[in-house]
Amino acid sequence: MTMRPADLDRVRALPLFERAAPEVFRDATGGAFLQRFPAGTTLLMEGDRVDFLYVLLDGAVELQGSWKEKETTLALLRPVSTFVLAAVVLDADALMSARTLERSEILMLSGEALRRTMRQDADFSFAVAQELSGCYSGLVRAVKNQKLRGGVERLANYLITQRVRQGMCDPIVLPHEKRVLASLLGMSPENLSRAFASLSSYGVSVQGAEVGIGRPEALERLARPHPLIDNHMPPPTENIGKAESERWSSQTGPSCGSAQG
Amino acid sequence: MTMRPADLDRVRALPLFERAAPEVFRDATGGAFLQRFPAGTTLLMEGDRVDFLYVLLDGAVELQGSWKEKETTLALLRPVSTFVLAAVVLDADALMSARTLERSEILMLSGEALRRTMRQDADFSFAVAQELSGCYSGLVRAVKNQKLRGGVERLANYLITQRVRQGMCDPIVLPHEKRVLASLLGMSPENLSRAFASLSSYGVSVQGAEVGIGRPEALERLARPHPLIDNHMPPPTENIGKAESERWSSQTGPSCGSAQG
DNA sequence: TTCCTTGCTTGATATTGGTCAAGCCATCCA
DNA sequence: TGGATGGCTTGACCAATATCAAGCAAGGAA
Repeated sequence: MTMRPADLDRVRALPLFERAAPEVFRDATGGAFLQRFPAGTTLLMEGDRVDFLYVLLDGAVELQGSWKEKETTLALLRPVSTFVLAAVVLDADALMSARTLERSEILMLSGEALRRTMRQDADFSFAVAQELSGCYSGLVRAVKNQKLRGGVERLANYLITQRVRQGMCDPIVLPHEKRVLASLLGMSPENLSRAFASLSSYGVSVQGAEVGIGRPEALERLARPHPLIDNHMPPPTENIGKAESERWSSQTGPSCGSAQG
Repeated sequence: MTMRPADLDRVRALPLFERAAPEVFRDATGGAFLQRFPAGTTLLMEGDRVDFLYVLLDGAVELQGSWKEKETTLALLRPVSTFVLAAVVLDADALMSARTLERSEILMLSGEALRRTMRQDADFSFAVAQELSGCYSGLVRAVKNQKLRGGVERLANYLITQRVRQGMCDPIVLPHEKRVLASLLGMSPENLSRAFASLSSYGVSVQGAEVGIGRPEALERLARPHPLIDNHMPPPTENIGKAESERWSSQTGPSCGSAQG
């Protein structure tokens, strides 16, 4: 259950802690512990009290919301990502469930310790506020994506985003099961299939998880990606937190799949 | 252009400043100015650099996003509300446009001064983080509302929320034009009409802006409001900020229209 | 008043997306 | 190797929503 030094470094590199003084980092991570979960584990249910800030170090987790036996995916996370920060800051209940999609390594930081550290260190509080602002912006993008675009357009933009993130390679490889992707994009799995099929006339070819982008220009003409909806974060050279990524997007250009995944 | 003392008190009462020390409040509001705008004024365009935190003191403003000559309403604000806080914290571009729906009085606080104050005062930074967490939670609710419910269900829940906010009175009065409400609920104005019509079998009767809730139980059975989607904030006794309202919701019970309006 | 304008409603129709059912094709396991 | 399983796809159908067009009603201006 103890952390490897390398894991600690990866947490240290999060934008949340990047500029924190050593003692601040020590306070904030005091009592933290690392835990391994098999695929399909529910880490947190909607409505549960949130006692920890979660840091995904390895694997994949899905954040989902539900109503009346319907479920929808709100975000798909890959390392290194934090989640449920807002609930921790408010010391409130979770608004979404979290479950692992693969075997995952997750660091759990005491919410209590984080709040205490925030009250003691203005710079750390500021970093938290920045991270929250980034998360907020990401959600604004998601709402615009959902309300302004149709299913095929959302898929097209998702593919363009993935292409950017995977370093403009071709084919790209879908990082998650199609049914999960469908839920993220707000459509049924059947409809996702049909959406892929209808993109074939724009050069898109699907072979399992591999998706060929035959004619990127044609796809872009359909997708019309926009910097204020899609966050075309630069390829993953270093870990970039939500706040960083949002600040980047405000300076530079184009865009990418609204919902991270 | 100068502020009335009463206005200053109302800003002081915002959760953002409620617990701030006098000198912190002075620093944060240094160089602030009050401005009056006629109805229909665009305060901020998507993509504009954000230099101020806006505080709506009187009137009404709409936050909207757009793509490909389509527009959608992301939030409807009534006094006293702040907006574009996230962009101010990140010193980034606005992701949404803001326009007045009525003649409005708006206080503009220097973003620069706010960030400086945050870095100097941990408690203030913490308050900003709490407010941002509340805004974030509100957006999570909005996404769930949009992705999990159909149009009629969104309208039904909106009406129930309004009933709670307006002190369980009957009839309630719609606080905005129906076309704006339609955009907030993510449907066409025509469809909003039909949605109202289809609610008549649940006791809902419309007379201009007045909406009678004939059989609340029947409407609730259809709407199935849920505390993790709808924020049934208690009636407006005092000004309650987003963070407060979210903390309230985590302790107490039922729920209300996800998107504020 | 009378004429506009504007917001709202209603009907007809088209498009989009969801549901149900069947079938395919891998993978995993016995 | 056979047989299950799970994920994906496809087709047929149905429900939800958008769009287009017309008409209505209230409010403002001449």
